[in-house]
Amino acid sequence: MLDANRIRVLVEIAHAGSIAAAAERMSFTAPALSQQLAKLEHELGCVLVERGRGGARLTEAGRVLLGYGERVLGELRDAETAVRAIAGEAPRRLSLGAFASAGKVLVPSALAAFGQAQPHVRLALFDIEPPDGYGLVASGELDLLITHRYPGVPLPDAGRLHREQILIDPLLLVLPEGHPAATADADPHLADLVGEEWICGAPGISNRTALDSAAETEGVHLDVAYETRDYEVTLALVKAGVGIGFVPQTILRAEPGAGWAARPLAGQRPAREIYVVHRSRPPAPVPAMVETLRRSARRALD
Amino acid sequence: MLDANRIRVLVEIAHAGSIAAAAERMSFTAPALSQQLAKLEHELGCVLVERGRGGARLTEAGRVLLGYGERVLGELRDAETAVRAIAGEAPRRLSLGAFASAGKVLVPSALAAFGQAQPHVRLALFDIEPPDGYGLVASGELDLLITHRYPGVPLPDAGRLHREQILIDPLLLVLPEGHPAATADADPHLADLVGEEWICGAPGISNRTALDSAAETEGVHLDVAYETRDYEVTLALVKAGVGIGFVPQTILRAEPGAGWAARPLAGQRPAREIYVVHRSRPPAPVPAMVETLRRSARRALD
DNA sequence: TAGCAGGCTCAACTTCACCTTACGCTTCGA
DNA sequence: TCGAAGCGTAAGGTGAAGTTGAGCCTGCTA
Repeated sequence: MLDANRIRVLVEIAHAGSIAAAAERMSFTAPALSQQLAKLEHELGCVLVERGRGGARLTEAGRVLLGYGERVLGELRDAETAVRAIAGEAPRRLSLGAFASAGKVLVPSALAAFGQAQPHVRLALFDIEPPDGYGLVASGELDLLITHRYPGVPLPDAGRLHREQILIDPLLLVLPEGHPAATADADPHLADLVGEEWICGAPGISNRTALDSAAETEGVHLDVAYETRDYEVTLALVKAGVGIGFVPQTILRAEPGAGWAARPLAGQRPAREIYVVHRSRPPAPVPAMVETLRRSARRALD
Repeated sequence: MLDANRIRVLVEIAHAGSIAAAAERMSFTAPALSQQLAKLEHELGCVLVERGRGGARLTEAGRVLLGYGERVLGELRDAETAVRAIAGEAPRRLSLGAFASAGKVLVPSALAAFGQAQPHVRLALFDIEPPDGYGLVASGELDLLITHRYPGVPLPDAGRLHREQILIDPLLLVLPEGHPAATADADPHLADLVGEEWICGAPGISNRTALDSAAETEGVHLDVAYETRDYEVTLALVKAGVGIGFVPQTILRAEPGAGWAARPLAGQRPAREIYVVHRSRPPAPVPAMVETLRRSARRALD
């Protein structure tokens, strides 16, 4: 039978990106992990990790084993909390991963409400940018993940994890106050905004993919002049009149409404979908937190 | 994190029924398992196993951990075979659990066909009487389980295992040749057979539960004069004229038809349902074997 | 009531697997 | 050409795990 500790070594190496970094996280030295990994590879008769300058990357066999290994570690963690729960010991920690803008808008109110309802549970919050984080949930490093999908971006395979949509967050066009499109009678089309300087994430960032796919649908090309993935920066730039952007409605709700105007796009109604992801039989505080997040999500749009 | 080897100790103890028997199976001595189990219990702060004369029984906490532990072990096994499959190493063994009468009728033809199609796969066959065997599948000790449900007997919770019905096997009344009910124009009711001496399993055996629940439905009481769970014995006794019984149609198909007569029961049409159970992502030969069994099941009734 | 057998546990000893330290190799960038 | 980052190998100490042997409890039996 494969050794669970060696599996854990593989999982940590995969998550950390290198043997040295994984050793650091596990409070071991690099040779220890190197030896364990070598034994695992020898036992299986195949290479699991490609070593190279700048870290370690998994081979196909390594990725397959990673998937199983994450589930094994998750089951082991859940087993422990489940048994302790039977013995009357309530879980005292819940770790939550969220993307940056959820961490600023959706999560704080939920955390506050949850902290009041269950003051004995310590909350650990991690910044996880989609599409990452599924493996961390599977392996139990995270109990709950808040992730999103922008239009044009595929949703990752959830494996045996449970995924639930908690919010559809419309993407609104944000313009400087006084911009012609802000005051026009009809909602603007993308085609009306081709000459603008756009503020958006760099290529590969979800909102950029969404903007590009919306533009492609309309058959136009947009000029992204300022690249930032931070919606607060986007809004500041819009207020400064340097360009226009696409911003989720929940972000705008939390922002003082001076210096900018928001309008829906005519035709397409792009929106980002927000999901929570957790294991199928999560530890006790997770369902409560999910319910809190659902409520928080409902309030985020009203 | 819980130690997977200690979890394995618990699972083996649960399956074997005692520390000594589990030690035997694992090729360890009893004190070794005792110590590992004690450490596991100490680590979790609760008793997992009630020790007593005649073996060991799990506590509630132990049963919960058993469920998780079986999944962990199953994942570890499947991980190994999946990685080896990528490395081009085909699995060479498939272990199959089946209840006795399936082992005599349904399985042999399937095993023969499978052995011809995949001669390199060694088959290991185990006698597992329902409702047992689910844990063995989960932990990977079995790759495939053939189990059944008789009317009136609840189907166990399959957890995360995949269960598929492959056959509905009608239960027919079996009478000595020349018995009045065998030659009557209409199918007999149970009420017509109250005075008979029945041949059936002991209380608690599935077919006895089925017979009792059928009798209860009709509001009659039947007299079981001969207790045997073996349908070949049942048939021999019927041929000898000492009583009547209920036998699945597939069993009768495989039996030379002299000395007895079979008829369906009027009103109720009791049947045993036959299922295959395996893990959700089973090793490679399992789907092929399931397909072989499906075909074998279809032929068993025609 | 004593003896016995099955099953679990305790204590001392031994072994071996794992981790650490120290050193060497390779690659990339300054 | 040097240095830094990352990985591998070798040698050595330590602790955990398994074995042996003895003891305890419980239920059966003579």
